[in-house]
Amino acid sequence: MMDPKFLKPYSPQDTEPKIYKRYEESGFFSPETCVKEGITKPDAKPFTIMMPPPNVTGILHMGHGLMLTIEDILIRYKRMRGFRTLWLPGIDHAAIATQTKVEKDIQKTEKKTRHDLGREEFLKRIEKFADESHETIVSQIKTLGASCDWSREAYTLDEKRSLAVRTVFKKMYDDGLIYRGHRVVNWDPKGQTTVSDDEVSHEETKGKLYTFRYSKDFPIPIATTRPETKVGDTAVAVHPDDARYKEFIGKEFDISFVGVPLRIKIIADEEVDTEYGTGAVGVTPAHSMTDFEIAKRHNLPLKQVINEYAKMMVDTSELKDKKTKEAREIIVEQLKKEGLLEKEEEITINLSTADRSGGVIEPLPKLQWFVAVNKEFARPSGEKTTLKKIMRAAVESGAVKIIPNYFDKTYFHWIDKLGDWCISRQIWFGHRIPVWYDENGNTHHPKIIKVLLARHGESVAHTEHIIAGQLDSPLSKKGRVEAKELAKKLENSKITKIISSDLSRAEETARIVAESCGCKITTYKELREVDYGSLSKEKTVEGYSALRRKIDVNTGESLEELEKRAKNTLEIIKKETNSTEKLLVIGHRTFFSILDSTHKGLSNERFVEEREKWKMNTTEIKTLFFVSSPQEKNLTQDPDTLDTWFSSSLWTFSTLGWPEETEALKIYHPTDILETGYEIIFFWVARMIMMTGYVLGDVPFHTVYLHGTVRDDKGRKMSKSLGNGMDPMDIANEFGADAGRMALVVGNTPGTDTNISKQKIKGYKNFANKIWNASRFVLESIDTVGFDEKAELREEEKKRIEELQALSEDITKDIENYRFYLAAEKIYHYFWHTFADVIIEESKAMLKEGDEKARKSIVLCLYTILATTLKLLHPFMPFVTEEVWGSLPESALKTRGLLMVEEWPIE
RNA sequence: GCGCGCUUAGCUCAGUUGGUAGAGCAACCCGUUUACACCGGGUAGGUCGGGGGUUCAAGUCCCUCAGCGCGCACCA
Repeated sequence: MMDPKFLKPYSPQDTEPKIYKRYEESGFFSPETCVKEGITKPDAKPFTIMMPPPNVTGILHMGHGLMLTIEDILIRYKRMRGFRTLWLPGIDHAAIATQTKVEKDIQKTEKKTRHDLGREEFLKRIEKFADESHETIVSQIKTLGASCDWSREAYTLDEKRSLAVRTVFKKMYDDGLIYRGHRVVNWDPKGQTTVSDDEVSHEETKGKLYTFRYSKDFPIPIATTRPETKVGDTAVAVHPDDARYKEFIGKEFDISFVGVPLRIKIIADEEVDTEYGTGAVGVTPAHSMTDFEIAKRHNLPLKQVINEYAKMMVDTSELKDKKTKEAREIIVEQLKKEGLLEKEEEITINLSTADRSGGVIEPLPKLQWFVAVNKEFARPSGEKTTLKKIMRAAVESGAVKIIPNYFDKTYFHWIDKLGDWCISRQIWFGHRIPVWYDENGNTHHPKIIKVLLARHGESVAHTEHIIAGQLDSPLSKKGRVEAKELAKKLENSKITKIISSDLSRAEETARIVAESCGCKITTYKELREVDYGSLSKEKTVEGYSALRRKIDVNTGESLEELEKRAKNTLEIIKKETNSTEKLLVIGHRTFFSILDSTHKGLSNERFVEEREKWKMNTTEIKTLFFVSSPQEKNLTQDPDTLDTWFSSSLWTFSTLGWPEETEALKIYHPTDILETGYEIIFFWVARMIMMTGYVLGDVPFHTVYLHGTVRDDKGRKMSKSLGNGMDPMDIANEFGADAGRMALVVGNTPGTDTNISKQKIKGYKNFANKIWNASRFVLESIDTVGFDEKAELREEEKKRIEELQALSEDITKDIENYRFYLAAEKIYHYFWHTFADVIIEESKAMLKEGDEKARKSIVLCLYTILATTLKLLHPFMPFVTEEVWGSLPESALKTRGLLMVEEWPIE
């Protein structure tokens, strides 16, 4: 019988949370569970999307809603098509944005600055904020129906990602691709940090161009928009062919400019435009990037006259400590008074501001860390390349395809102009630069150690299905064969040293391997298997791990003791690898899992859970990476942190466990699609391509799908000041997440901005109700006529099903070609205006008056169409379709129970 | 300055390899004989920004002009 819930209008509020909970309980968001449950074939092709991690700064906006919708459509579609589908979620620490937000909050509530709190306390506050923010964001993502694998959730600042960051930093440093240097950088006086070129916006504003002479006895007039910087001039550049100034080239003048003594050299440089201004440029090496370049070419001294607070550093009573703006006025006044000002013109100039803080950028000379994008380096193959070439080649070769493709040009254009990437920030929140300095200013780096782990071969106890633990059970015959196999596998690994558990099964294995690679063995009792106490010698139980049993029975080593032993072992391993040793560790499965958990920084409460996830076969080799801070005395770590995009740029592989050679990395990388907004193509997309190309010699993804900005119904950007923002949570509450998703995706073409209105969303809420009621009609018909799966279809019904088949193919093609806007519209249109308005309407008469055969045929046809359209609609509107699916007659539901893992209508 | 995109019905936008225009919303008229008023049936509405070209055929390709939006760069 039809569920009476259909007698009421559809209620997304009651349905959606319930369905999501069922999804989470099913475990089907995890591809591994799908394989285990027989939903996905073990050899199925993988399909992977790494979720662009939302910033931990606050709550989600409509743009996130769009991102989640498009990605969920792709993921659900691929899952239904039988792919091994992974959608990995995560959160970004968003260094500057988050720090600024928390700083403001603290300033507001406590009237304190971060310096009042101190680095440690301030970071604690940020972490607390980030934790809360994280919780909100996760629950919001769930509300929107995202079917992502929460068991793999990553954070750009967690232990694993931190290891990836430090590993890459060191590798790039060793390759000469990361360097520390004195450069004129974009300084944000408001945010008190440097920012990269990409974080600076240029805005046209009115300004003045002043033409003047430094002093009466100086022969060449110059023009500038920033007279206050001119007290830092060390040269005047003219074009080498400029007849007006030729005679002065090479001469030096000692003059006094507004009371400041200057030594100005006249130099010739091709870059000077004779047409502009006076054809002579006052060169200010310390406060202009181009002048800095000129100064380098001509070996000019650099004279800093503006400080970090955008205040003057010169020693005259009029100018000292004055803000740049005031200094400008003072200088212009003085020039006028002395009759040195020749001209004052109104022009438009570009004002550079920092994206995040809005502060006016002050170019300052600073010692910072950079990524060299033009420097040649050798790949492992010996081939020479540069980071820029890697970025360019990925798209040029078609290895990475950008949708829409016209963004290729924007991408290449950006690469052409790209300079070295300043990656150090003077903020506290983020990955601290992994470099230490000693008293003499020498740099020291953490050591990245790669250690191989291998299990002993099968033991006699194993053969007998007995828990061995710290019992001494020798290798079985099979175990010795396995040890030899392991030795073979390690032949090319250049092992120089083996440490092993002192239990005989491990030691025997170690000896066999040592013989083949000719290296020494040291045994440690710290490496022994877990002590299972009274459980030793007992039979193993399938699906009930010895570790869990040990806890349940409360016998043997406690988790605290295990944690302590694991920590000691990690120290031993570090010590054993302190030179150039390549270390192999032979030990035991469960203790290795505990070692791994401890290494990841997990608390001992998670040992059991992690052990049950931990898989390690005999002869399998795992890797363990360590980053150890330099041990020398009196070292100070660099106080700066890394640009947040540095960690983001490793996202596709750091999320899969790199630098460990994980199984997941082999299966899911390169990922398939990167779906994100076009505004971060440079910040993120390009840098992921660069870093992945550098680290893995591969692309991070084969397709980039760029979506546009979500705007209000008048096409305006949503903003706080306009008050036209929409909260996706409000939308979900008022209309349902399904309706919000449809409204976001219909009419949304890649790369183009979309407008959204409550009216549009309401239309799709009505559509959800339409689905509900059409389903009710079909279920009622089944109730009255009965459902015969094998009923013979009449020609009329056959034709309708064929038509739907054609539509299914059409929609499939649209999704495959990333035309979600078309697919969504087509299925919407078919459901409402063909299925409901025509097919159902026309069936009514026959259902009443037709003969048995006709009625049976019609009911089967209605059911088939409903089931098929629910499948086609599911990626777009997961909740309502799932809810209806659950009410279809049991006899009709073939297998899986959840629509989410049903098969797509097209093969 | 360089580059990119947009300009199609009142509004928001589709129109995939060229075959003489579509959707949603809004408007107007009619309808309540139970799946749904969160509804049904129907009507009206566009010389596809202007100009030129290629073609049997152009919203679709080429050139050009204009308006709007965006990105990058920048001469002090």
